[in-house]
Amino acid sequence: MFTDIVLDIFKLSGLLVAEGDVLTKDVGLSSARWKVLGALAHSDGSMTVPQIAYSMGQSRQSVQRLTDAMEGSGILVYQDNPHHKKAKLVALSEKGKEIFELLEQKQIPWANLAADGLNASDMEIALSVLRKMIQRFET
Amino acid sequence: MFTDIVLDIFKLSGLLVAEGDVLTKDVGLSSARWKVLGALAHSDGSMTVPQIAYSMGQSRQSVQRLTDAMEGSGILVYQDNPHHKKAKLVALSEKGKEIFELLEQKQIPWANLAADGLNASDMEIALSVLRKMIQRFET
DNA sequence: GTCATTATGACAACATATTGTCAATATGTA
DNA sequence: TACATATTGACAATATGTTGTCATAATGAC
Repeated sequence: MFTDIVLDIFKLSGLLVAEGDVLTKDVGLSSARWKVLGALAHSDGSMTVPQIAYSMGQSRQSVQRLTDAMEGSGILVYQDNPHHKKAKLVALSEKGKEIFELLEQKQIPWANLAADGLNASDMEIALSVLRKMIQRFET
Repeated sequence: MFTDIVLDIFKLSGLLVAEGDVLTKDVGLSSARWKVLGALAHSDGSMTVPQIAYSMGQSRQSVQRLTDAMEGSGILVYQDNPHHKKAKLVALSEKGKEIFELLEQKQIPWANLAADGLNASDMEIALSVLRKMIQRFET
């Protein structure tokens, strides 16, 4: 059963990336870049690249490339980090905040539609299982 | 909450790919290629490339490239499809079967360790939620 | 303070995945 | 059958992600 869950996570991940790409197309983003915005919004505003990568379960290099591109297009800004000379803090620009809020407005009805018919307590249980699995594989 | 589930699925997918890459390294495979073997094993032995792609929630072109590479390394074989002149049937070669069984032997203890401490009925509920989400996004 | 170890950004090579296009093959409908 | 439509493989461009290496900065042990 655990293996079935793993396979379904792979499959869902692919399907959800496709969904996210559609939702973000209008604003010139992608699922991958949206996830970076989400990670930053989930934190207290700014994180270093390695912190974002850890929170996303990805390599720091892949996130670095995304943030560099998004900084180049004015969605993110690099801020000096008082605690570290090399590791800049990544934060949303004004433009980034606007785009993120736009996406949230599109995402809410999408999530409601997608979650329709799913039992809330079942979803809570599913979430707790996913969280435990993440803990198990996080370094 | 639905959004949290989505973000955790993305994160877990990344972590699980890394796990799979470690497990498959010895036999010269990768998570991506292992998933193709798994899809074939789950079916009745042979499927066309588009069928595999659909079952994996991915584009047929990405799967085509994987199967071409795996056919080249002797893990898969293309068989004539009596129902279709262009769309060959993809099947595991003897070598592919051996490797897949090897991987299963490595995967079983891994899954048991990873699932340790997870409540079985919770896992069933989680699986049902994932299945419903897949149905929602499958074309 | 010194020195070994670790963390970080830059860069590159490669694997994986999506999208798009085109020609050949199927399929469904009149 | 004939024809419009859909499916499929081949090919290419691009985005995403991992791994590896190197130089610089930070950290911890002494």
